[in-house]
Amino acid sequence: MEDIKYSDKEIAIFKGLIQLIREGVNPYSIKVSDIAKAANIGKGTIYDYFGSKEEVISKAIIYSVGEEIKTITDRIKTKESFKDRFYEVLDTIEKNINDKVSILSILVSSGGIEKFYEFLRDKEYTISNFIELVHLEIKELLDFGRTEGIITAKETEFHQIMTVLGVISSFSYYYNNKDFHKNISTKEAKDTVYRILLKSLN
Amino acid sequence: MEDIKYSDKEIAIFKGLIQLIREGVNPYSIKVSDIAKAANIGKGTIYDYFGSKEEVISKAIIYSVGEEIKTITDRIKTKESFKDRFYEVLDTIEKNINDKVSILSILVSSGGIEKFYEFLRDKEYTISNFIELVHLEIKELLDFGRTEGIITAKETEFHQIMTVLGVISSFSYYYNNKDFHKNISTKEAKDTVYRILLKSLN
Amino acid sequence: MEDIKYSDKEIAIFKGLIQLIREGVNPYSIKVSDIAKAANIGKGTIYDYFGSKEEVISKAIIYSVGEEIKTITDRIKTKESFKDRFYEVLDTIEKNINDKVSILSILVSSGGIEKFYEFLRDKEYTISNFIELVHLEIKELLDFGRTEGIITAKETEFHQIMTVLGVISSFSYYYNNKDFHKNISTKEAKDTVYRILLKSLN
Amino acid sequence: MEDIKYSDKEIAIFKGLIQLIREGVNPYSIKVSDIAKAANIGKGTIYDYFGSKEEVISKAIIYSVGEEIKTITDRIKTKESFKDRFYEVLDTIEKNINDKVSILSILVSSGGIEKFYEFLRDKEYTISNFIELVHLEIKELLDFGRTEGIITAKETEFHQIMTVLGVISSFSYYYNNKDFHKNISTKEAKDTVYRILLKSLN
DNA sequence: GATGAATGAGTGTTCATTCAT
DNA sequence: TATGAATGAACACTCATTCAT
Repeated sequence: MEDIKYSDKEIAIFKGLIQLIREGVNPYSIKVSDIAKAANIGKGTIYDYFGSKEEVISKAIIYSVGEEIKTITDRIKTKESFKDRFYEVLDTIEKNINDKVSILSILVSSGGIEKFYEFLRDKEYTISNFIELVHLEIKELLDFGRTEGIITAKETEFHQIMTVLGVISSFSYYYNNKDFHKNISTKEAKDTVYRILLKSLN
Repeated sequence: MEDIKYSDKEIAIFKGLIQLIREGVNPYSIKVSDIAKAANIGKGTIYDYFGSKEEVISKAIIYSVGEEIKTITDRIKTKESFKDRFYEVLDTIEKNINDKVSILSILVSSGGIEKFYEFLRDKEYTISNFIELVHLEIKELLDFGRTEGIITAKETEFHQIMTVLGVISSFSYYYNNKDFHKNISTKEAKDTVYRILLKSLN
Repeated sequence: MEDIKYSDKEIAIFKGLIQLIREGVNPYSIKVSDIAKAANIGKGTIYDYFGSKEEVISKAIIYSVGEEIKTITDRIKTKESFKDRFYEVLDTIEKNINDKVSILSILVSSGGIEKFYEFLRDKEYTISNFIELVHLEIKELLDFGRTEGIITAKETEFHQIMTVLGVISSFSYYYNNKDFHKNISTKEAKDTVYRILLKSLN
Repeated sequence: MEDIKYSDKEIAIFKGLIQLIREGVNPYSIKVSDIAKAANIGKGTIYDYFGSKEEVISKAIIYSVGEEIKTITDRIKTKESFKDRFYEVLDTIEKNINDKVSILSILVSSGGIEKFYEFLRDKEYTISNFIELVHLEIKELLDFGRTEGIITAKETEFHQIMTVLGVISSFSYYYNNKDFHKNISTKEAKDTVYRILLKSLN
């Protein structure tokens, strides 16, 4: 996955747009004038840097997800134990769950995002690269757990990865539908998925 | 969850529209004329039954998901063992994974669908009801497993539900990203998530 | 030259547009909304009948020139002598000289009109057909003169056609630049070019 | 007709623009950035010398036509006989016929050019001056013919001018529509119009 | 002087919605 | 009841013009 370099202006446009989406605006109803306003620039300037509205939004999503992965990776690295690292992931989900431009949304969207943003189907801007990155991170996390002696069973790598992705998904599902689990605190939910994780890996 | 009754014409409109989406058309680019054409009726007729394009699409999604749940429920009921029932769920996912109007897409979309179809936020058309239905189904499945003696551990109900949702999610993730798991057959993936399920529930 | 059939609505659009151009509006500054207003219809309706603004204007020009040729032909036919017919042509030029959509403008524009309306370069809408029609008319006029015994010399057909086109052009030049010929009345100009015509053809 | 003096930069802008038009670009689709690129200067520089795009194009046309007249006049002067001079005019038309900025296009466009470039209607930039110049040239040509004894008849000056303009027009018409006169060579066409000229003037 | 990045007014085109038939 | 022709509000995109450097 190569890092595409963007100019300051392009990044400013991305940031304004991402902000808009974070605020809950339906990405499909965003107007070019909204993007311009959010970035505090003229409408025409957008077209000096991008070929179409579609392109701005697509690239902004890619950019945002890339940034988010960097952030998560960095944050995880500050933790010293397998458990702390895993909880750090859950914490991050908790913070970003409402963020429609989050890596999580991308991962769990069942390939849906490409359906909506046809631009993302192009090789150059593919989100497939992110899947790979996430895989690498999960593998590193698992190595950490094995080194620590927390993961002992000789399950296949695939089994382990599926377990991690599964518990992450179910936690985010919980968080998205808290109303159905009013008697379960977030702390309990985290502990529960961690318990599932350990049982599956041992 | 009350069952809303639709007229034949309304259902015809839904079916044409759902068909369109299943064919891969970006729901956001569907025009009223497309819906009319797909349903083989005049454009104006749509407005005799619905108040807006938004409403047609939203209700069609609700309708489609409801139908899908009925189908899955019926199919599961034909199986006699816990394992067969669980595998039936995986089989269904396999068949519907590319279906953007599937219950799975709704469940895992992290609340995304409402972001896109504001209409779905209205109480009357809420998809929350489906979450409840799915919960009930999962509970029934778990009862089945306990009765059969396959689930023995005294984990909390929440733990069990989270496990089931987690493995379903990870399987659908696998299926969506098969390219990253070329050496894993679908059969192996199913066996793997079933193994995770058993380990977590025992 | 086949006659393209247009619907009433299309013709209404043409007429409004032609009217606009006749009023002196620069065709290149005409807006779709102007065309719609002139035809007393909604802007969108234009696009139900034509694919683009360019197409409307191009087809309107073709239509208008075709109609004009029909009119001139009919008017000429009402005259019984060679001289009367020729003067009828001059009279028509006099009336249409300010008309930017006139056949004359097309003929003398040195192929310019296609430069401006790229659409007119397409075979289907070519104005070449008109050149042919005009040729036929000129030939008929010359036959008439010969029958009458007014044209006696055995000049080539090409010589005769060039003469007719030449005097028509010079008369229209005169009429366009009357300011340079303040002492020459239109009657005198007509008589002069008729005299040139006779000298060249005899 | 006074000669307007232009700076080197202004002339460079004119030349680039004229070149563009000669290459067949629709004058109405030329962008300021195109003009700047063609002149190899910055876009802003154009506005240091002209008030608007309209002004650049209008003045460039005026300039170009003026230059062309100078060229023709000079070339004609190199010829010693009436016939040679007249044929020189035809030769020039032959060379410039495809040139949309040519004096010929202006003269025969039935006042059309002003319709398109409103700026040209202003007194200061009027093309009327050119009409006068052309008249003078034609008169000089006619004097030459009389002196030589080739023009003998006592036709009015108006008759003579109309004749010259007529044959020039018909020749340019021939050249523009060569496809309709495939069996007539350019040489024959020239001879034909010269013959018409002589018949009318004698 | 010269530039070109930035602007936003302006316009072609689309399409949800209406309503006469 | 059903239709689809007609509409015009809405919006993506362009490009003449400006102005800070």
